[in-house]
This record gives sequence, structure tokens and C-alpha cells, in this order.
Amino acid sequence: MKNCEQHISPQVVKRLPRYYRYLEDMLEAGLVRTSSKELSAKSGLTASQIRQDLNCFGGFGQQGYGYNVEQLYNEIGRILALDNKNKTILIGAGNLGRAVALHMDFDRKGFKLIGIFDKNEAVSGQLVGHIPIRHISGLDDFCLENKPTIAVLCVPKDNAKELSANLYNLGVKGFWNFTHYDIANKYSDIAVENVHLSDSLMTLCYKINRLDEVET
Amino acid sequence: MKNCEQHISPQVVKRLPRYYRYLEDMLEAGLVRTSSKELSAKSGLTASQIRQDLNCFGGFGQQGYGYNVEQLYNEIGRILALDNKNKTILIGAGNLGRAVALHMDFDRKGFKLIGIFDKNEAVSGQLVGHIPIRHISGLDDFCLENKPTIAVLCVPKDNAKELSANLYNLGVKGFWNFTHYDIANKYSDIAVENVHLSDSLMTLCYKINRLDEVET
DNA sequence: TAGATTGTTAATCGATTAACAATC
DNA sequence: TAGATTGTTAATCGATTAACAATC
Repeated sequence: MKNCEQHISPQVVKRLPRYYRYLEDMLEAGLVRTSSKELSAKSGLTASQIRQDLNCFGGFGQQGYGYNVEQLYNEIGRILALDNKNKTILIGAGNLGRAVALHMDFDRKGFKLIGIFDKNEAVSGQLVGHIPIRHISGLDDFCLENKPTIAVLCVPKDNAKELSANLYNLGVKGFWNFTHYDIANKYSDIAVENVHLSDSLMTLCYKINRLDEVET
Repeated sequence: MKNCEQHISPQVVKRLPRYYRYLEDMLEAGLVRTSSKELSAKSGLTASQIRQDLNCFGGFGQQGYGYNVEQLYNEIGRILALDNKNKTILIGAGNLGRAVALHMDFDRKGFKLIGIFDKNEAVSGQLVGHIPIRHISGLDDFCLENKPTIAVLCVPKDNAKELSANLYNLGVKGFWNFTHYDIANKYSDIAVENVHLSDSLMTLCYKINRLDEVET
């Protein structure tokens, strides 16, 4: 491991899960060895960039040989800290919240989903996977007792502000934010990943439109 | 409108929906006028960057005054082409697919959802919102008849490759891709927006971990 | 040894920030 | 007019690409 692991550019960090995905494919396909050239062909990124990226964390490769698939896979998993068990709660058990709770393999990505909350009394007690939905009124007590550090926000925009402030005060350090509200720039000592689905959809609309223009 | 609308950097494009969101808030709050300074405070971006971004598309502001909220909102909507009605189909009516179909307001973002498909015969005919799920076997005929240009992919990874190839041949020009498979670098004449939820979750794991390290 | 491919430095490119004249 | 804030150019910063010596 190199000492330059100190500060890594956000751009590099965002590419790590991608590498991880490609390596998982290769691992499943039984490949033992790969190279920046091969990863480049798979990803569309330049070989140069891939080598540069991987080298931020240390020399995982070998001149003349390339990279060992399994070793590189494990190293990236370690860098991403996927063996963590960050205690996680999810707020908002609507369609999206349920889909996220069921669809994501939290355990294999460094998280442990320990509670689901919703403000709708009618759904309290229902199971999502093997986790019961609790009423939002029990949130504070639950947090004081179980000390989750991560919250997944799948609530409507209007709730997001007070809710995130409350969760912050209850010790939540990381937010996976599906709401339209931007938490990030309020607090400096937390980690936020925004998933702005409608931003993404609007971006697609823009792109499609420009595609048409280029053709004509 | 300025002539520099020709080519806009992807970074700028990604920020447009964000501006649009802030402006919508302001509009709802009844604000008439804003400035790059105010938008900066709201977003955490620099005022300079905001002015730079908006200026790619023309001078929407006025020296000494700032921007008219409604005008700027409309302009950005126009730039994003949100009044389009791109005919859209969604493939994969599992939890995620249903959530996306129900949760997203396609109509207000430049799209018109006209069909939902799933390979599971058992769910054929079920309604998601007001749209019935069709069996995947009818996909080709449906496309030939209705000519959708956009596909939302909510299928497992293993289906994604053949499916996207098939859709491409059927004339689909834009993909909103929720699968783990990367379509983008296969074809050059299409638009793709990838929503890699698990990449995002892994990135959060990395960030949380580094947060801990900085504290100690 | 010859061939391959890394690790790493230097060059290029693009995006952000700062500064300020123009002007409402 | 004086104050404010844009539009725009120039300076800085960061990220990507190219090149190549090191070495397996």
C-alpha cells in the first residue's frame, strides 16, 4: 500500500466500484489474469487512466504480467471497505423505499439494514424482506438504543430537511439520499451520496434532444 | 440564445437539473428575482460557476438585478427539452421497475411511458399505475407498432446485453439503465444514463470509512 | 533474451475560480 | 448618480492522456 492513499480524488473513487464490477465478472468467468489494456476495452476508459487510478493505492500489478484478477478484486473491496457492517436504517417505505430495501444487497456492500420506518400507521408491522416496518414515532428511541450510523432517505422532499437534521443529531454520519433535497452542504462532518433519479432522467432528456440535433 | 450552445460540457449539463430544482422551489415560494449569489448559497456551488454555466446558453440575467426566477426556470426547462414526449417503455416489472414506473413523473420530464414488459407470465395484465404489464414476448411487435425511442432497463444483469442489442435494433435511441451492465460504450449513436445504485452505495461505504479515519 | 505491461513522470487538456469592466 | 450584479476574460487548478524507463 502506498502513502498516497491519503487523499484520493473523488473522480477516482467513483470509478472504483466500476472496476470492482468488471473484476467480479472476470472472477465469475474464471479469468486469472488481466491488464489495464483489457480493462480499458471493457470499460471504455483509457489504459493509462486505469493504471493511474489503481496506482493511487499501491502497486497491485506486475510489469510484463498485468494484474491478478482475484487479488485486485480483493484489494478494491478492501479499499472500499465492503466488509464493514455499518448499521443502517431506511426511512420511507413507499414503492421506492421497499424496492431499495429488497433490491440492494446491503450486506455485501458494507452495510447492515437494521430498521425500516414509515409515517403511515397502516403499514406498521408489515414485513419488507425480513424486516418489519416501524412507525416513524419510534425513530428516536430506536436510534438511541441501536445507534445506526447510516440512513437511507426515501421520503418526499418536504420531510427531508427536518428529518435529516434530526438524524444528524441522533448520530447518523452517512446518508444515502433519494430525496430531491440536498443534504451535503449543510454539515461538513458527514458523508452523503445523492441519488437524484429525476435529475438523471432530465439529463437523459437533454442528451436525446441533442442527439436528434446532431443528426439533422 | 448564444452560439456557444453548440457544445456544452457534460459537467454543465449535469448541473442544469439541479438549477431547475432550486428554481422550482423558489417559484413555489413566490420569489420573483434571484442572483448567482443566492443560488450559490443554496447549492454550495460558486457564484462564478453558476454564472459561467448559465452563460453557455445565453444572457438570461441583467446586470445589477440578477435573474428573473420564472424566466430562468422556463429557459432551463426549454434547454433540457422537458416539453418533449419521448415515447418510453420500461422492461422489468420487479420491485425496482414498479417503483420507477410509479414514482417518476415521466410526463413532466420529457417522457411518455407507453408500455411495461416483464418475462414473468404470472404478472402479465397486472396494472402498474394505469399501464398493464405485457409479456416480454410481445416486445418486438409492440415496438414495431408504437416505435418507442426510450427504454428503461430494470432487468437483471444477465439479460441486459441481448436485450439492449435487441432494443437498439428496434430503434431505441435512449436508455435509462438501472442494470449493472454498461451499455454506453457499445454504440455511439445513442444516449445513455446509467443509474448504478450499487456503485453509489459502495461509494458511500468508502466515504464513511474515510470519515472515520480523518477523525482519528 | 525478447516481449509485455506496469509504475511514474511530463504534457495536455478541460473545468473551476478569480477578477473586473460593462451596464442595469 | 451610486450600488449591485451580470457577462466575460484571464489565471488557476485538477484530471486525463501520452510517453517511456523499469522490470517481470
